[in-house]
Amino acid sequence: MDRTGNRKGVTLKDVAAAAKVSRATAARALNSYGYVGDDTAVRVLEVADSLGYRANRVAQALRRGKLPLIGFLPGDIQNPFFARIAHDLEAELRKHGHNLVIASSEESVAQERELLESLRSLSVRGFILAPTSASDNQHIVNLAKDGAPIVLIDRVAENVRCDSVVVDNEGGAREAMEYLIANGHRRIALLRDESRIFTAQERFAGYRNALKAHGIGLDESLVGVSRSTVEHAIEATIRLFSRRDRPTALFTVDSLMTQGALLALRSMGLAIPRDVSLVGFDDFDLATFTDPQITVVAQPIAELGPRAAQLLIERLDGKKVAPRHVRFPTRLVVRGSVAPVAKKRLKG
Amino acid sequence: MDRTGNRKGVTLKDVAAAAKVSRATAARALNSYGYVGDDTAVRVLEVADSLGYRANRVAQALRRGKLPLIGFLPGDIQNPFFARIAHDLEAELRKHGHNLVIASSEESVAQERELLESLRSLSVRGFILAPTSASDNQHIVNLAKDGAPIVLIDRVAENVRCDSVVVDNEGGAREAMEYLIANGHRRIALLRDESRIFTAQERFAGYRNALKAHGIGLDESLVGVSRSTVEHAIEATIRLFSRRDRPTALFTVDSLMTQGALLALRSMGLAIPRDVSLVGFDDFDLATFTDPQITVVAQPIAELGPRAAQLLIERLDGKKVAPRHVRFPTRLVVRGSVAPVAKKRLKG
DNA sequence: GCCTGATGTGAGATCGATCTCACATCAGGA
DNA sequence: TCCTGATGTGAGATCGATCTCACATCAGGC
Repeated sequence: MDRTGNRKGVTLKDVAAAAKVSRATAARALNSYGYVGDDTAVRVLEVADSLGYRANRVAQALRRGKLPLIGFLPGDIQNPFFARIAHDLEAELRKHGHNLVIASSEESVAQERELLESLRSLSVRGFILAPTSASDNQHIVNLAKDGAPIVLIDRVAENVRCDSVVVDNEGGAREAMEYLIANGHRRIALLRDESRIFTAQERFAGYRNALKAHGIGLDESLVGVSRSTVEHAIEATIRLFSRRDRPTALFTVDSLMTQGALLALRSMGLAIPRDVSLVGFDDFDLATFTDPQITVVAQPIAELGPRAAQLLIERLDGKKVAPRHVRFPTRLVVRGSVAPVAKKRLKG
Repeated sequence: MDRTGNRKGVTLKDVAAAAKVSRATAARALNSYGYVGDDTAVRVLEVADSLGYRANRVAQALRRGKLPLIGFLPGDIQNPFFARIAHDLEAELRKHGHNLVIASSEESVAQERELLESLRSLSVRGFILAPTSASDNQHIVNLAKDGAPIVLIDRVAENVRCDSVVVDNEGGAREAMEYLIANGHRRIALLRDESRIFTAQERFAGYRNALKAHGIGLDESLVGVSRSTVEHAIEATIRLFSRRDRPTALFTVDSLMTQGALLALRSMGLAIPRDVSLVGFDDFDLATFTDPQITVVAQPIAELGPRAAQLLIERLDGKKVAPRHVRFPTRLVVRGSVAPVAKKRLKG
């Protein structure tokens, strides 16, 4: 009653029998190792081919200890940033015979922990992950201690000894802020995601450092926290700008938030950049379509995935070196969403 | 020399030994089946817990024949449409203890075939795929014949007996066209992806049928073909509109193309809807941000993934019924990107 | 007191590929 | 001719979990 999908039958044993050799010899012929007579080898290969034999990767994995799988745990696969990385990772890893198992942590530490456990028991060969918390990560520390190959991407986790690929979040954010400040802005709002997230911390640091460098006090009420989705960002933006002395500028920490901010500001009847100047972290396709076009801090996103894949592959190949930490620079792409602050609002 | 990542040691044998029972008894206690003494069961559970035992899913899979993995082959994971579906599938399947292996066919039949083979030898339990070709699909037919659980999503493949979840592409496209025609448009361009893709065929059919119903001849030169990326769509749009008697309206078959068209039209200095009216298939976040807001054919995207997952789970649970074909209706969301055609351009 | 069936438990087989080891066979050197 | 090493091949173990079967033990019914 359970012959559902078992027509996949051809095993090494079948091939061996049909070629009238032992399983050992068949295996030798198929994987070309050890001694095998030429005639025998050819015969086995022919038989295997005619029978449509394909090695069972699960059995191989049991023997070898690992499946040719790599686990990818992005914060959210729906974020175009991670979708792009997933795509690049998959393409790159495929070249090396690995498949990608994607499991989104949805920015929950508990879920991340659970998924990691689950993938571990699946014997995946390595992990590429964007830790949902920079500090609450004993599970990642343990994973690394157990020798699992890990590459952190987009975000770093404290105390975890492993390779990482990130961008210069602090510098990028600072550059964006410098630009706003140079345009006379003082009341600059920040829309960021939860503070346990590494990038949120670094970008917030850039925000703070830029303010400090210019002697501008940090006003906590100008910092909005939101989940990284368009919907949440809309609400958060409305909250930030529903006050009398509203900010003259807004810096958003990722493209989904930027889009949410865009929608929120328009719904509030605030024009960009006349009423509010805007700079977003992470570029997006329609940034050049909007009117005005949106000024952003662009990340070299096309390089992140491939580099992470490469680092992981090297580890899988046994490379033993100290953890490598790759940090790509960002680039401020000035478009039209920032205007000098209206003079009348400057005090003093 | 190979003790890289093998600290994962605790096996059933270890637990059994520590609890002073046989592997069989330990297994019974852990999986609660058969007869096990109460004391024994408790002891085994405690020991397993203290040792941090976690069943090796690969070994289980070898025994059972299948890994708790589902293969998902979208046309392109970077397309927000598929990214959303991937997210929903993953969340749904996780509830049933399955992980999702994502392998993007990148709209290549050869790659699709290869990935399918690769996932097959991985003994994944089922497949959810968006066939890259409606007709060139012997590999999928074979897969289905071999009894592999398959659910087609977004696209159907000819001659494949399996469940499917799609939307009413013809109807949606026709409705969009009817709307454009009702606004006086006659020279309506279509930007679609390659014709082997099921949705392209159906949406093209809707385009054709609407024209026919209104006695408007099909002008092949108004049909642009492009890969489904913003970049390719930009080029294709420019080609479509770089002619003297340019179309008065454009219908794009997916959101990436709509965005590409938006960028292309703006770069050509064509205003929407003054110079060109636009309707896109598939809604997107910024459709309400642009000025004017973009009229689209919305798909019930939130329902696609969960439904597909549900159908697949039922199959995995052994449900034996004829293939079920779910088709969701679409909805024309009228916003501001369509205007009545300028009178002067009407002839007669 | 003997038999039957319920209850517990363990030995060993199994899934499929791979690897170790032992055993052939054969050629060439001493 | 005998020995040695290169060459081929197969039997069986192994990876870890699970399942079948056989074997205990014990209670209650006759």
